[in-house]
Amino acid sequence: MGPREMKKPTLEMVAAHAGVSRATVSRVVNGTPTVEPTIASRVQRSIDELNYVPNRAARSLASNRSGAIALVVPESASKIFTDPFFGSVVQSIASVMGDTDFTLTMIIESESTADKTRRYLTDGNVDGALIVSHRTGDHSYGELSEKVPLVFGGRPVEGPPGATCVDVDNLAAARAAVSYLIDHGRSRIATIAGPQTMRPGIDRLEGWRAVIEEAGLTPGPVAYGDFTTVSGARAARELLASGEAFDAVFAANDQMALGGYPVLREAGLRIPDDIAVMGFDDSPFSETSEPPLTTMSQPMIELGAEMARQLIRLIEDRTAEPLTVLQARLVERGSV
Amino acid sequence: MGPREMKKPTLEMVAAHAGVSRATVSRVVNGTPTVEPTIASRVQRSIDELNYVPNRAARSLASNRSGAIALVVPESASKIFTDPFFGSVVQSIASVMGDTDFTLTMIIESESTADKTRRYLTDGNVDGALIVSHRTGDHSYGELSEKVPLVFGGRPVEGPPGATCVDVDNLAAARAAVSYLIDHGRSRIATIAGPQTMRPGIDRLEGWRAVIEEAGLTPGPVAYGDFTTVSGARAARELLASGEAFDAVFAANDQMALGGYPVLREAGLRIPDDIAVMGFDDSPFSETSEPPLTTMSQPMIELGAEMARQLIRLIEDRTAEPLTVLQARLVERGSV
DNA sequence: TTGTAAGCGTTATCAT
DNA sequence: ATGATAACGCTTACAA
Repeated sequence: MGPREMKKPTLEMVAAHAGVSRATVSRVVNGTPTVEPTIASRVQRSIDELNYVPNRAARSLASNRSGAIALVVPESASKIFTDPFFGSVVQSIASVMGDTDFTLTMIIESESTADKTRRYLTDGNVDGALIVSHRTGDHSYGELSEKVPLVFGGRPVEGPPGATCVDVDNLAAARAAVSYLIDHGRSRIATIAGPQTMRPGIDRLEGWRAVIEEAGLTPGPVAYGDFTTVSGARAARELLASGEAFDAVFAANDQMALGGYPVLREAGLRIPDDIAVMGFDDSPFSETSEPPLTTMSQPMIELGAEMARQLIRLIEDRTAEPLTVLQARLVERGSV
Repeated sequence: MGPREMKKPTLEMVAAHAGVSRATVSRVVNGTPTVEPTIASRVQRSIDELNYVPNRAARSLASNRSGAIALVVPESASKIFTDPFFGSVVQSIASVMGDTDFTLTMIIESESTADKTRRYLTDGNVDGALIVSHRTGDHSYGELSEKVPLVFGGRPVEGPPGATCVDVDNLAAARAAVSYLIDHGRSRIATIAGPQTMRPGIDRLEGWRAVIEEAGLTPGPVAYGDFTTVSGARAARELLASGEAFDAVFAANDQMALGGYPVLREAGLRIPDDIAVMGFDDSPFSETSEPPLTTMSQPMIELGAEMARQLIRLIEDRTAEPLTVLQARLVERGSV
């Protein structure tokens, strides 16, 4: 601190200090290439010396750009709470944004605030938005895509036509999972599927079916759950009750797979000796279970980063990949 | 959409429409009480009719307030990822903010961006900030408290003197946990403590010690972990190896408690018959373990909400409780 | 290449 | 109680 209490420096003060016009300082600050290097560096020196930082509000008002990006996540209290998926994606996004000049505004959307959110997004408060969603076919944002740059991701889905999406290839991942089971000598593979109202649920079941068919195997029984542990247990019981034989079960997520553990064991089946269990998500639970669960790991960090990148491209270049598909990775542990 | 493409309405347009000055419209928008009801309602009608929404940037520039609040969370990739604690708190904060006119700006802080963050906070980009931290004694924000309203929370700690903090009463929670063990007939209680560099680690150990002392019991052995599952397993082995007898173990968090499960079992001890196990945190893991873990649940939603409330008070009234302490709740499950 | 000057949409200070 | 009228700090045609 100098002896005098110095006010926050403005662009004007920098201009004076450097002996140029405000316009020139503005150009330097914004990296306009048409500034003579000599002058540019002189201005830069003044900026550093005065410790100048542009005023966001003023800049935004004058340029009609906010410098902000919204991150919209569904409320689903339990989801964010329980789901490391969101946490990772959000963190990744925040991390990427931290390296840019954009500010990340977080919006938790509940049904009651849907309208408010839409307004917020279209009223020019942000330069673009990232929608990370669980629900499928949520076209409520469809029209928005035309008014403000939007990138859908997370576990999206039927992005509105024309929208930009980043998604994990659930179909391929499910195929890889089931193929792995087959490669490890299993031939009657049952599945605990997810809700068929959600894309991941649909795709993972489809992948299971496709691989089995292509391998010429007889499909094992199918039971449905809602991605919760208890629903997994229930589904496992249904599988057992079906009377059909099976030597492996592919669950659409780890929680359901793990929910099945105790009921399988109670039925006298040893994992993986008598029955192989394959999960999906690589949740924290999968590491500490007994036995540790072999599962498909989704590239969540990559997902978030890619979403951020696409949105920035969309904002700055008005262009982006309509669809980016990321591949999951198989994590071998002890349940197969 | 009307036939004419209508531009986004400005305060000026509303003024014209209502036949008053811009100043008056501004007053109505901001709820200034000195406006004649007749006029106020006329203006309000115009606002509704034109669908007017104030421009944040302009407002911010003119008022020198940003209408934004920063949420600063430590990077610790794994932390946010694994830790439902953060997720809940963050969600709760976002939820409360959603009901105000404040915007929530999320900042993930890594060591390399510490300076950038501090600058961001002090450069008038936000009206205040919420610091949710794991580390103890992080006084790097201490000075900041004088330049911008700050509220510390999460699992904070030694908030810089004079700062506003919201915390969970770990000491009381630990006491409650151990008392419960005693009430359920246990008399030799061991503990798997957390790092003594972190406030929660310190307080939970202290609570354990205090209750045992007051009850006139002989303390069981103590082992230390770092809040991870593996460290819990290791600590459990140490406890067993100590040769000291014990019929219960109080772990400073669920993960460590659960890490101890298998080693206790391998030692031929049944839970809770031979040994009671008490966790802390009420993590998702605690529900699905075998047996389900009895644990202390922290009021994370309340924590986030309270942080948000205090910060808003601080911003709007320049006043807030220096320290708000929230109580944890015991969740009875099957391990005691 | 650089400077001039007119906004950008509010708020806030004075008068009235 | 309401209305002029300066700011607020920056961007951006348009001139030079």
